[in-house]
Amino acid sequence: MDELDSAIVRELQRDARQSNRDIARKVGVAPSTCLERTRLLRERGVIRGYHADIAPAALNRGVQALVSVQVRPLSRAVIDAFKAFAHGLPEVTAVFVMAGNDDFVIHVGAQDNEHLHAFLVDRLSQRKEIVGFRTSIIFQHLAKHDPAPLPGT
Amino acid sequence: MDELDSAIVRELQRDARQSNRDIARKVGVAPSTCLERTRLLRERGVIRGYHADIAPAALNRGVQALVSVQVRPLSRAVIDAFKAFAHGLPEVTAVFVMAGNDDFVIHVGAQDNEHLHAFLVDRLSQRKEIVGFRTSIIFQHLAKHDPAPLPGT
DNA sequence: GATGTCACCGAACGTTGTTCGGCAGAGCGT
DNA sequence: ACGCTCTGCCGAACAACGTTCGGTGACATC
Repeated sequence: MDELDSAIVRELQRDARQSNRDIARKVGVAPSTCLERTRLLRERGVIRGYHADIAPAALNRGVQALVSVQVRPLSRAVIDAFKAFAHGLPEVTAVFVMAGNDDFVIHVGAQDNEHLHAFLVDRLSQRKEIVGFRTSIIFQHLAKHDPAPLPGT
Repeated sequence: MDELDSAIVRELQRDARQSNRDIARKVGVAPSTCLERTRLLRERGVIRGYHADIAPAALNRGVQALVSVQVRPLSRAVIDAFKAFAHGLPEVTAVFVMAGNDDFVIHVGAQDNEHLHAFLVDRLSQRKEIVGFRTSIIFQHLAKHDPAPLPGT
């Protein structure tokens, strides 16, 4: 993970669909070198994938929420089961397994408030391991798609 | 946003770096048609960008947390200012503006617990508009990078 | 039934991805 | 110092690709 790798990663974070030649030119190496570096970054698991960022409304997810969930008992079996359940629901776009008051925070998207409510009542609250959950509507979601590497120690 | 558009979007969510010809073959149209559709999806704002998904540890973000923040007064000026402030911090990877008890939830990544603590104490708690915040460590973060479109009404 | 419109196709051309042989420099043991 | 190996990089070559453009068929309108 030297300076060249970082520069390639930065470019791919910024725009994952630009050509290898463009990236090579920007970071100052030959296309073949850049391609090999990219392949290695992928192989080493530094690059986990390339994904299009889609407007939520286009996927019928105009309303988004964060749902904090507490489950009991706090056994591995229950936690893993709920995690898999939540991740499998189509409305769920992310599952956070947490330390602290809440055991999970799940990021949910639905067409409108009505569908969100239906999801909470019909899907989520059916699970018997849930002892409580709290839903907060998201007004805005500023995501940083190209987070810079933090300085090491 | 017909069936063909959805299929193209699905492929680009799954792997944004596959060739236009591959996508065209998978969705069953000519490459030129696929390219034109993709261009229009981009132009209409359905596709917002293409980004590489990078392992947090490679960016010195081995420890992640969600921080719930309350600010006062709840004026537009204060909200916008804090939002811009939070989004500008390098440790912050996402800012959620919320309805409910918390005004913001910010997604933070740091090298380790010590750096996370330093961030909270030195950066966040400096802001005078903050009247309280609560930090929860993230154990796991299962993200769905290819959320399916939800059925419309 | 003639006309206009629209989405799609397929061919063509310049550009790109990908592979491979070779070269230069670093590190190392003698 | 010398030769050796290893590693990372380069540049050329060929197959594959992106991108443009004229043409074609389907469909709606009048």
